[in-house]
Amino acid sequence: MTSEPRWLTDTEQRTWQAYRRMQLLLGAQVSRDLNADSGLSDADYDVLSHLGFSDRNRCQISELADRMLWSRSRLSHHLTRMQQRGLVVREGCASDARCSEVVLTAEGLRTLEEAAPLHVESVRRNFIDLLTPEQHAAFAEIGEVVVRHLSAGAEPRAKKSRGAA
Amino acid sequence: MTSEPRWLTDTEQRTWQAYRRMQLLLGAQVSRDLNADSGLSDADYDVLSHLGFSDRNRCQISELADRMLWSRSRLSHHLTRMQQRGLVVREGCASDARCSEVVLTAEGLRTLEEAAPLHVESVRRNFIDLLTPEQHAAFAEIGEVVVRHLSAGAEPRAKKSRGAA
DNA sequence: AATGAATGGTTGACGTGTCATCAATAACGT
DNA sequence: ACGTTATTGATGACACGTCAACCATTCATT
Repeated sequence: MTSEPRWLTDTEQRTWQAYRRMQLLLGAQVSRDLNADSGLSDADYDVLSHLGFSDRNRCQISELADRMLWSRSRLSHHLTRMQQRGLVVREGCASDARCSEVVLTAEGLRTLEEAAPLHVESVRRNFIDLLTPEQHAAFAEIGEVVVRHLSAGAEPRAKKSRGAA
Repeated sequence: MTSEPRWLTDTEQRTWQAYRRMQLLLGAQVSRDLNADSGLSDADYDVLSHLGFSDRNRCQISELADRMLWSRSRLSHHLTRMQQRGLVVREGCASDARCSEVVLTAEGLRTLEEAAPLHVESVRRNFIDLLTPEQHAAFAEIGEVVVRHLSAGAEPRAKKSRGAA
C-alpha cells in the first residue's frame, strides 16, 4: 500500500479554491478589458509588449519564445497571424541563416503604445489596487517561491548565449 | 485630458510578474502531472470532480456550467467528448423536457477515484506544501478579495431553482 | 387556446494551442 | 572535405474554447 492519501485540509482547500477562482475570473476580466479597449488578445499583448521592451523593437524568435515561456511552435503560429494583421514582420538574420527575427511594425508599435496604459489601468483596477502594501509583499513572495520551485524542476533549456558569458 | 497614465511601481511590477509566472508554470505543471498520472485534462478533471461531489453523481447541465463558471457551449462540447470516451452520459429530465442531466458512468467514477489522490498530491507538491500557514491565510485572503471584487461586477445569472430545489 | 418572449441545450465556424514532423542550416568529429 | 548530429523555424493534424445561430420547450400574456 502506498501511504494513505492526504486530502486537503479546510484551510488548504480554501487556499486552492481561492487561487483557482481568482485565476479564472481575473484572467477573464483582464482579457475582456484588453480586447474591448484595444482589440488585442492576451497573447497579442504579450508579444507586442516583449518586443516593445526589446532592443530596436526586434528579437530573435527562439529567444522571444524562451523569454515568454512559450513553445516555438506556438510563437510561430501566433506570429503568422500577427504578421497578417500587420503588427509585426519577420526578417532573416544575417549571421545565422537558420534564425529569423521579429520586428514591431509602425502600426504594431502604435497599437502597443495605445494599449499599454489601458491595460495597466485594468490590471490596477482588478488586482493591484485591491491589495495593501503588505499583501503585495506577501503575494510576490509566495509567487516567487512557487516559481522558484517549478523552475528548479525544469532544466533551463541550455541557453548557449554565444559570445557573452 | 484623461489623467496621466500611472505605470506600475517596481513593487507592483514584481507582484504582477510573480503572479503571471506562477500562474503559467503552476498551471502547466499540475496539468502535466494530471495528464501523465491519469490521462485526464484539467477540464476533464474539473467535470468529473464536480459530478463526483453532486448528489447521485449527476447534475443538470446548466447548473453544472454555472457552478464551474463555464459557458454552456463549452460544457456541451466537452461533455460530447467525454461521453464518447465513456466517462459520462447525458440523460433527459422528466419534469422539464428542455433540461438534460449528466451522470458519471461507472468508468467515470472509477477514473475520478483513481485520479483524485494523485492530483491532490500534485497540488500539494507544487503549491500547497510550499506555503507556510501564514502564507496560506494571506493568500486565501487575497484571492477572496479579488474574487469578491470581480464577482461584484458581474451580475449573477438569475438562478431560478425550480422543481426539486 | 394562441402568440411571443424567455430558457435549456446543441451545433458549426472560426481562432488558437499542442504535438509530431520536416526542411534548412550550423556545428562537430573524423 | 565528408557525414553525423543538433538547432531553428515552419507546417499540418488535431483538440479545445468562443461566438453566434439555431431548435425545442416552457412561461406569460391575452
